[in-house]
Amino acid sequence: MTRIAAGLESAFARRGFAVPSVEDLRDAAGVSLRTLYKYAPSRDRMVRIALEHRHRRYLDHVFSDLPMGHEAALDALFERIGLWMERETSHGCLFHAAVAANPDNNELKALLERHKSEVAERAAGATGLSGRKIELMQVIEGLTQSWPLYRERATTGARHLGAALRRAEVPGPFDARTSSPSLT
Amino acid sequence: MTRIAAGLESAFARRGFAVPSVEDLRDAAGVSLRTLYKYAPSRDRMVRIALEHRHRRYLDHVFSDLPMGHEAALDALFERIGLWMERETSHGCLFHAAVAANPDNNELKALLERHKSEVAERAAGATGLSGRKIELMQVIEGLTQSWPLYRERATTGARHLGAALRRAEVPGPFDARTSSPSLT
DNA sequence: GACGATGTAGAGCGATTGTTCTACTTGTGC
DNA sequence: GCACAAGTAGAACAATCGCTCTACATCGTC
Repeated sequence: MTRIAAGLESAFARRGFAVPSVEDLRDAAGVSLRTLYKYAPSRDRMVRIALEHRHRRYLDHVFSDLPMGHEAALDALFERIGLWMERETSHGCLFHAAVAANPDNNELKALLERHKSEVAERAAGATGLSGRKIELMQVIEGLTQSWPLYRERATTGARHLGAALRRAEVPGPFDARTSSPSLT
Repeated sequence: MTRIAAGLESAFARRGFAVPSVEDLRDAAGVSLRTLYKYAPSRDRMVRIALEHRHRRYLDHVFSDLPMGHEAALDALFERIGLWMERETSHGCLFHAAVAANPDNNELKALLERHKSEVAERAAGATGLSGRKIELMQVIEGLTQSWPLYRERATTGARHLGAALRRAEVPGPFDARTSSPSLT
């Protein structure tokens, strides 16, 4: 079952949500058409199963064993996301892609929102930026979406933005040296 | 011709790139199938024509008559993008959506890159953030992509990030208000 | 007022789609 | 050794797709 989900995920990640036919998906899942339809009774369900699988893998990859310190966690977060982009996808966020391909599918929208809000929650918690959750999430989205164009420079850029955000978070004329003084 | 392009653009924006059939697109364009195929000899071309039209409209909406001052231009930029999101689309960037729906179409990728690089160029020029073009672009992407979830708060968040970026751009206790002295 | 370019309306084409169904094989517990 | 659940391979289905084509209407220009 998770093998099926993994196959579906990689097929959609590689070829998008519009192109692959159910027979393509069957090949990617490595099972027969009948078994595929048993676990995913429609193509829509195949999409959802793939996204749920990706959601779990993404959270694992990005958030497991982050450094404890807020500053280190922030840097590591962007590093991990950059690595994810490099390894797992050549374009932007798969959840946005799924919704964009099928804008009036409400189940997909719900999946997207659940994914994003969980990422936001955990990112804010790990970096101590709970008061700037929206801005943090925007940096993450910016990194994810701009990675195909800028590659590693996107990771560096996100780190700069993250550092600037941290500095803005705890303002004051004499900041106690805590964070990064100058932009990598 | 531009009426056809406008119709195609709005059809793809409303329903995504996978769903609408050529007959749907014909209805949206308001011409006959034959005329449609005369100006757009394949469905792929219809997509490209729609994107080119959107590119022009986006640049017009976002960059025409921006305030002269760098700081005011930065704020106005985010304001305009937020307004664009509210009026023109309920989900993220249409160019990313097109590429995501059809990841191995190289013409689409080229169109996406051209669009983004022109936006980056003009945004950096108008705001005096040429030395932080990647970061600025990431804030724009973050705003665009997170708008469906956060609505107006996304605009506010982008403004915060923009302000933090400006502050980081001209460091030092007494900044002489110029532009980017350090860190190309 | 005739003419060619340009438009509309819509039937028709082969190919492909998502989904279902039949017929056969395999593994496991009693 | 046998029944039963769960698998494979792939034929078959109606529906829909992108695209082409025919037949007819409308227009501006000489």
